[in-house]
Amino acid sequence: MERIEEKENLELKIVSMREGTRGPGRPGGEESRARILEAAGRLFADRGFDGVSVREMAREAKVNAAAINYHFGGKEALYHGVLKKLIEDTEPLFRPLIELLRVQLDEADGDRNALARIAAGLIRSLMMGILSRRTLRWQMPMMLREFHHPSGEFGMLVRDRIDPVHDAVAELVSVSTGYERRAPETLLLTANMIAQCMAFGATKGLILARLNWEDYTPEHINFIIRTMAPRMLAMIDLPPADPFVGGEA
Amino acid sequence: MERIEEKENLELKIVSMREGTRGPGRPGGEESRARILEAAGRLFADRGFDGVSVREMAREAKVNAAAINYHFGGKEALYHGVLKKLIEDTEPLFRPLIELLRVQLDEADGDRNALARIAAGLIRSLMMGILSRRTLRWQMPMMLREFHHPSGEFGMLVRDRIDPVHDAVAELVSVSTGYERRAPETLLLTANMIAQCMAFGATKGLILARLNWEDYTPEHINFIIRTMAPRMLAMIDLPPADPFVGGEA
DNA sequence: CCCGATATCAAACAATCGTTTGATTATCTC
DNA sequence: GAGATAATCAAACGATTGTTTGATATCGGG
Repeated sequence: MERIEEKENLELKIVSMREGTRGPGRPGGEESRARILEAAGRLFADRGFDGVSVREMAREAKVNAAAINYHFGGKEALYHGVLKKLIEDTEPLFRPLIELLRVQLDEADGDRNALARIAAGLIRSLMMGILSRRTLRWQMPMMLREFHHPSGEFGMLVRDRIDPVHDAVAELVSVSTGYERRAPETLLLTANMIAQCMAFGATKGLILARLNWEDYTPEHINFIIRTMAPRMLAMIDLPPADPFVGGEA
Repeated sequence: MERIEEKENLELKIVSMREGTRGPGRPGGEESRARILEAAGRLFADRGFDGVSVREMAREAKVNAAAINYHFGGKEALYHGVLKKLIEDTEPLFRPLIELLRVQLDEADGDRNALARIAAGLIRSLMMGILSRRTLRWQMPMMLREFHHPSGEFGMLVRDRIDPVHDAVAELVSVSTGYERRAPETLLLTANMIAQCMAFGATKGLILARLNWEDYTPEHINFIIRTMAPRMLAMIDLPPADPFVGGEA
């Protein structure tokens, strides 16, 4: 009960007391909270909300099962916390991407070859971030899971994480195709471009089975990008981006 | 009291199911089996294996919970049965599609305009089958679920249902792009083409949120196809298919 | 040193899970 | 009509679910 109220006043507490030092009492709470979030994120992403038990997450986080209800207030609230952490964790990946895209679009000033280079770079960055396991381990699978099976928290995810990315990419799509920025064609094409970047992560099992691959290696990821990027450019009426994503350099 | 009511119900049941009697013993087993498969498919597709309980499926199918273990042998075996039924149910949709594609490809004989018309028709058929709820209610969401979260039965699904479709589409992609039929580029592009057809079904929640739509209407579906199809043709080096999927007919 | 606050844990909670059992009902064949 | 067979159901099984409780441990400030 008290936990929930404190959650609402979290910002006030952080402001009012120095970073790292908490009130009196037994220490270690923040570390446990972090371990729970990490384990829960990993397991939720892998098996979904119903696929994991509170006890298993507690075991993985090396805490007592009751600690989850103590720190979060319940399984659903923990899921909410995991999604909030996901949004924070993906900030360093997406924010620079968005800002760079905005700057580049401004500099390009309609030059189609420049637009092609920008789009190619964006596609590469997105696919790398999505397909490479080293950048974000469970966050990307978790986002994909929410995409395909939206939970009650899907709205928050769309508003805080997806909308900004889509809006930025929509700008590129609009300039490239000539559609109005808010035209349904623009939104549809934008969603499709991003979906294509994610598709090879989302349908990984199928790709591995069809291509007879063991797992995605860096070479495989590069091959996917090299093969797909020029054709994705063609989808939004852009010429091939010669220096960046060539055919057979 | 209870006895009388029960008797009335039983007599009604007896009257209403008077067909398909085979062998000695109490009849109605086949009908119950079918009801269980329908309810289980619908619920599994919607909430996943762990998201549904045996008792809920039994309630939806109007049978006792023990009937599921009687007819299938357990929850996992029921899931297997649902996937087997899915493969059968989708046969009438995919087999004609595959055979028509083979014949058309033979007739086209490399003519790129003909290839474009074939591809456009294929894309339309696939998207219609995937997006329109009237054709297959739970089978498509179920397939999408297996795509994104493969279960132990995923191998069977790939072998019996996905492989044939992919092989046929790969033929089209190969002829259109010039890649070898078994080249990784062909397989990748094929998977991507099909994934794009499914994407608007798989990420429906996101699309509705971004486009500010209530739900997919026939007009929406047509708009998606009209917008996406020509650009998907461009991805595999085909010209726009004038008479079929025009810009603004 | 003690007190309030924070954190952790073992134990128990009621509810639900998938499955099994045993009895009963309904239909066939002989 | 008797026996065999197939189907259905209520009840109960043990295990596991998410959550609560009460006791205990560990800190900072008085």
